[in-house]
This record gives sequence, C-alpha cells and structure tokens, in this order.
Amino acid sequence: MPRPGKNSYSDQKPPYSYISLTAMAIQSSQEKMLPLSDIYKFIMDRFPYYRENTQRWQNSLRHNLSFNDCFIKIPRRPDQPGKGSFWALHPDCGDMFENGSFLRRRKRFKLMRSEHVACKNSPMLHYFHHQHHQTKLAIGTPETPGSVGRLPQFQTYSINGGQSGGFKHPFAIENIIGRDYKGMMTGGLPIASVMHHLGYPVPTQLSSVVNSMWPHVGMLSDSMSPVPVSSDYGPFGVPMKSLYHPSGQTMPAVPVPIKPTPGLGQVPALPGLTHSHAQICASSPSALLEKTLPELAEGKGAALHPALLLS
DNA sequence: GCTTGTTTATCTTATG
DNA sequence: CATAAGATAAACAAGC
Repeated sequence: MPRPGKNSYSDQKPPYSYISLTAMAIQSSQEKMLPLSDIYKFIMDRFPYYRENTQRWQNSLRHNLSFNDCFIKIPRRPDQPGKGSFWALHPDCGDMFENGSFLRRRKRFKLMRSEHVACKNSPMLHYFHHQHHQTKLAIGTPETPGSVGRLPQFQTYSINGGQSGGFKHPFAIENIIGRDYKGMMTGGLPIASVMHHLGYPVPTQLSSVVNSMWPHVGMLSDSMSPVPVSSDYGPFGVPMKSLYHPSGQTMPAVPVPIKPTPGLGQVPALPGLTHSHAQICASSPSALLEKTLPELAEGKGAALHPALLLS
C-alpha cells in the first residue's frame, strides 16, 4: 500500500515550518549563510513537496525571511557576484525549536526596534563578511574529521582575534548572547552577529543539532531521500551525543527539562560579553540535544512531547 | 521583466 | 476558547 515512490511522501508537506526549513538550509551551508536562491534550492532538493507551487511557497518563504528577526541579511561583497544578499540566522535566535517542534516555535524571536536598525544598517557587515573567508580556512570545514568532534568551527578563533583568553566553548558566547541578551551591541552590530559573520556556528542548538537531526541536511547528495518523516529516520535510534561528539565532553549533559519560562527579566544590560548566563546555558542547548532528537526523529509534529522522553 | 525584499492583511492552526 | 505563531496572498519598491 504505502509505496514510497509516488503518492506517499512527496505529497505530504514536511513537518517543518518555513522558518525551520530555512534555518536548516542555512545551517547546512559551510558559511552558515545562503542567498535566497540557494535556500530555495536546498529545500527543493530535499523536499519533493516543494517542487511544486514554487510561486506560492517561495513567496511565503521570502516573507518569512523579512518578517522574522531570526533571519539576518548579510550583504554581498562587491567581489562576490550574485543576486541578492546572503541570509543567515541571527546568533541570538538560539534554540528556536527547543520544544522539539519544527512546526511552531515556543516564542517568536523578535528584536527590539533599536536592535533592528543597528543590525540591518551596520556597515560592518561587509567587513566581517570579508574576514570570514580567511578565517574559515584556518578553521577547516565542519566536516573535517581532524578537527574537533562536534563544533569544529569554534576552535580556532574568537571574536576579537582570540585574545579573549582562548577557546570558547560552544556554550559560552553563543548561548550567552542567546536568548537573554537583548541589547549587546558592538558599534551598532550585535556582538553575536559579529561572531556569526566570522563564521561561528551560530545558534548553538541549531548548528549542532541540525546536522545530525536533519538527515537531508547532512547528506547533500543528489540522491535526495524522499522525505523527512518517519521511516527515513533510521539513524535516530542512536543517542545524539555519541553521534557527534565522541569525546563525550562537549555537551554538559545537563538533564534540563523543558524551559521553565521565558520570564527571566533580570538580565543586566551589560555591554560586554560578561553576563549572567548561567541560567541561559543551563536552560536548553543540551536539553534539546539530549531529549528532543528522538522526538524529532518521529518527524511528525505529533511526537513533540519532551515529557515523553523524560519518562 | 524577473528576482529579491518588505510590508500589510487575512486566514489557519497549534498550544496553553 | 483565546492567543500567538505560521501560512498564504498580494501590493509594491529596488536592482539588475
């Protein structure tokens, strides 16, 4: 009955929102940023469903890019031919899908007006974008086995040339600036953004989770597997951790439940990188990795109850 | 003229 | 059931 060739998966809309699809695409790229056309391509390559009605969904997707603050536009440098800008994930968007659902986020990521302006008009974007090139070379590709197990891009440099005391754990800065941060700027540009432009694997969870969590993202082969859902998620039986950080010491396997409540409003608007991030760090990334995956494997927006996994 | 972006409006749907 | 997030439509500007 269920013949995976025709009417089975292809017809069904993948259990991902445009936001997650886009995030997926972006994260799958080496530079963590993609021009619109490539985002389209990515989605179409992996989800047969989106090979039709392109006009419709692409319009929606574009709307999402503009409308959602979690996506930032990075202008092309003059030496980089092509249409449109690059799109990246706002470093602060953090674990947008912390609840395990890629259909709907717990809360929409919205910047404040001030941040908006600064972020969008920052002339520094070009600069950082430029820097990015050289940097990434030194760092190696995310796939480079030689590097670190989990989040390779992190090792070699840090935002200010690495003088900041050495290597920053993936959960340091990004998480730090993540979620709670709402006003940390560096010359009009969110510090987090800067990092991002420099090649940091932005939204922690996403970047790390994505690769192992979204099959299609990882395998960029031409033989795009049918669809995300169910059966094709074989590899998910495996505990996330072991999948990408064999060393086993990357993630602080903190058994954090689900985020309590986004009500932490006591964040000191410090202009530096220092912050009260304890809570932040503890609140989700690892939790997501540890518990969410299995559910995601289920594909459907159905199995989205972290609680189930906990029991 | 097409692609890329932005914005507004409305409808749908997941969640609390 | 109310609300907020997401989807879809559509108008329109800018750039190539």
